[in-house]
This record gives sequence, C-alpha cells and structure tokens, in this order.
Amino acid sequence: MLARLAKAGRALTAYDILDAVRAQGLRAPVQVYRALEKLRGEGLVHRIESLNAFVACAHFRRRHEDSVAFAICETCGTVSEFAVLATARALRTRTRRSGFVTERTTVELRGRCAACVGKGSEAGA
Amino acid sequence: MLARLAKAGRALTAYDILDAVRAQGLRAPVQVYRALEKLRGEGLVHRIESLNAFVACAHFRRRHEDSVAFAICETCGTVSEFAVLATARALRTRTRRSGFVTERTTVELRGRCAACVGKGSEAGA
DNA sequence: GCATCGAACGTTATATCATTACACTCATTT
DNA sequence: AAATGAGTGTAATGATATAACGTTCGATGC
Ligand SMILES: [Zn+2]
Ligand SMILES: [Zn+2]
Ligand SMILES: [Zn+2]
Ligand SMILES: [Zn+2]
Repeated sequence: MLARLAKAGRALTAYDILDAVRAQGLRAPVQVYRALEKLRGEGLVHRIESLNAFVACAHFRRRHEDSVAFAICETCGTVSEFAVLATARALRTRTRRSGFVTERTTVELRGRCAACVGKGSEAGA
Repeated sequence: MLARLAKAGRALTAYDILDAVRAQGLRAPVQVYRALEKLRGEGLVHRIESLNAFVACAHFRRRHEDSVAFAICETCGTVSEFAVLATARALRTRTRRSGFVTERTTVELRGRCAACVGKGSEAGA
C-alpha cells in the first residue's frame, strides 16, 4: 500500500488506494483507513487535509508532522513535500503569545508546479 | 447564515448550518453550500480544511485567503483567525525557487487554547 | 406586450469520504 | 484448557459534497 502511494506521486484518497489493493485482498474502506493510520503513526504517510487524501512521506523521516508543508499543483495533482521548521516554529511562537499551545500544524499550498506553469505560458504565447 | 457562523465562535459544518437555518426555509445541503461559496467569494467566510467546516471571517476584510491562519483548540473547538502575511510570503518565495507558483495557502494549527490549557494544568496540579 | 434568454434557485438523487458495530481469529496469560 | 485482549474482516451506517434537472424570474430585444 505504501508502495502504491509512493509510486503515485500525487495524493490518493482512501478509496483510490482501496481500488489499487483489492488484488492484495483488502476489500473494505476500514481496512485501508486502519492501515493508513498505522503508516501515519510511523511517519511514513501524511494526510493532505485540503484533499481528504494521502501521500507517502518523501523524506523517510519519522514524526515530522509538526513541520511539514505540501505544494499541490491544481493542474496535474503533483504533491511536493518540504520541511518548514522555521515557519512552524514562528507560528508556534506567535500563537503562544496569546496562550495557544500548538500541537500540530497543517501547511498546504495550492498553485501550479513548474512543469504546468511552463506548459501554460507556452499555450498563452 | 453568516450571523449563525459568527455567533458560533467555532467552525460549523455545512450540515450544522443546515440544521440551524431550516427555520429560514433552507432545506437542502446544496443551498447551504451555494450560500457558503458566495460568502467565501466575498471574503466573509473561510473554510477550515482540516475540519471540513466553516467559520465567519474575523477580520471583515475582503480576500485574504492567501495569508490567513487558524488556531483550532482540540478541547473546546474554538477557532481563532490571525493574519500571516510574512509567513505566507516566505512560503511563496520558498516554493517559487523550485518553480511552483502559489495561488492559495492553507495554514491551520491544532492545539489547546489559553482557556483550556489553564483548566488542564489546574486539573493536573 | 410578450417571446427569448440566462442566472439563480429548489428539489431530488447520488457521489465521495469516514466510522461504528460486531463477530471471528489467534497469540498470550493464567 | 479457559480467559483475556489485540488485531482483522465484514456489513452497515454516518458525514460531507456534488450532479442533474426542472422552475422561477428579471433582463433583453422585438
Ligand atoms: Zn514527510
Ligand atoms: Zn503540475
Ligand atoms: Zn478572514
Ligand atoms: Zn479551548
């Protein structure tokens, strides 16, 4: 299942994954959600909140949910993961001043990836 | 509908809102979603992606979806909106270096608000 | 006035995402 | 062996969101 996610390069919904792994014997959504929960616990999978979908962790590091961001291309669906340690720290500090204790951050950017921007400008020229 | 959202102080799902406005004649989800879409377009409502829910804009400013963040209390559900102009700019600059053109950012923090942290530590002491 | 058009709306049905409930298996403990 | 408890598979359901389609109604042109 993790292999499928990693190969996809984009976010897959739980039901996308379900379709992909039916051959391996998984038959019901709850099985996929349980597996995803486990993988998320191991830091191998991230959830993209704005897509209700999942990606394989690109960094093979454990537990960095608190300082990761995603750039999501609206045109081709590609999801790129990058670390935002300083940004996350700044946000935590900022809210801490009003008494809010941050446990987790979600940072997701929508836009167009280099490849799709290139294609777009070609078409427009 | 906007009044209901503003009064709530927390995020409401479309179906929460639907229940609240049945008295006003709205009967179906799609009507609520259409109204929300309009209000979002006017910058009066924000969507909280990690909750699949909606809040009234706390700033009464138009169109700042690209630089707003939310601190969401996991204990009491309170959502606080704050501006993150510098942070959003930094993220855009950062991804721009790899060719990604950002159109919109989602920044959501989960944790515990001042009130709930206070109660928690009292209980723990 | 009135035919035509198109945006907005209401209704129904359906699609999509996620969890609950429960029975069964199997390894661990006593 | 019986009791316990974690994990699993199945079915059903709940929660979120959109599609499809006919109607209303104001704007436009004749
Ligand atoms: Zn990662
Ligand atoms: Zn792209
Ligand atoms: Zn706002
Ligand atoms: Zn709170």
